[in-house]
Amino acid sequence: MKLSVKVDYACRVLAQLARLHGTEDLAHIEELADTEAVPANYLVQILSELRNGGLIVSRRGKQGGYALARPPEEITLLEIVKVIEGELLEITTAGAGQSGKRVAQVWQEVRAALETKVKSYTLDKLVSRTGEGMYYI
Amino acid sequence: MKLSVKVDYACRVLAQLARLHGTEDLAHIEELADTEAVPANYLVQILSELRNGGLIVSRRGKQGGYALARPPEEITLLEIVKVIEGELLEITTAGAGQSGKRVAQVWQEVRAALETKVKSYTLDKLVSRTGEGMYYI
DNA sequence: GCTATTTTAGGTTGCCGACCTAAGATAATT
DNA sequence: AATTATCTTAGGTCGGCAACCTAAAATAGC
Repeated sequence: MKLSVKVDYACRVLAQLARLHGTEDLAHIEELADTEAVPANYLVQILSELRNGGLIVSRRGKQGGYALARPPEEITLLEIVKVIEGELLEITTAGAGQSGKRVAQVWQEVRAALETKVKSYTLDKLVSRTGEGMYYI
Repeated sequence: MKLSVKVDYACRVLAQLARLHGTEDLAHIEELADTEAVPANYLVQILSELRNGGLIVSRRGKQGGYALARPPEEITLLEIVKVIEGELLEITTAGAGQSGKRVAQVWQEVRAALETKVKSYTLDKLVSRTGEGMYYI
């Protein structure tokens, strides 16, 4: 069970967009791809999905680009995962076998706890602390 | 991000072995495969990994079979996952890009919380409640 | 209207891992 | 020795992730 690269890319790019939030600037694909080390051609797909999911807005043509659709405090990690992957923790088997039902039930309890935790993180928490690119004078 | 079929199989089979714990009976592959609806040829591999991981013991030859290595209360879901898959939540990217470090840090906090939750479930909790195959007289 | 710039939409490829099958090797009991 | 079981390992298929590429649509500025 691993976190997909795609979700990681999405989180990084959204964090970057959160930094620009409040300004009038729109971020371009090339900029985002560069500063967050995401393949530009792949980023195109990710941004498209984020847009269809209602997390970001876009403008075409010259001086076009991307921006958050809502304030960073209102976008949770859970939303990002659901837009990109669908379910946070997908239980595949439909309770087959003698112990199937009970096992599935337990894992659904785990999922509930996991969703609560992931929902507690919002985009602003991804940019608040000092990270790389933060300079001390 | 989804729960693998393999882990689900392992949980079901171990739950079945937990039911037999305390008796002298050893479970055979065919029985386990049948009652838990797991492909027999695949189950062989899973049991082998569980054995190498120290969760079950086996005996070869006539009257051979499988049994839990420890009481059900001492085997957690987390152990099962780690034996079968390695890491419960694998963080792939090594913090690349400007926001990479912080994003990775957040997901590691999520993993810590998830591990605590998964560790709280033990094998006996998989057989305690009434499920399928439980008959009321 | 024309051009440059940017997003939008789709198709395609390479590749790896999950899942499963199969079959020979090994061990223990009778 | 024969039987019954586990052990090991070598494959084989399938789907999805990651990435790339091309053409189309929209918008700003001239």
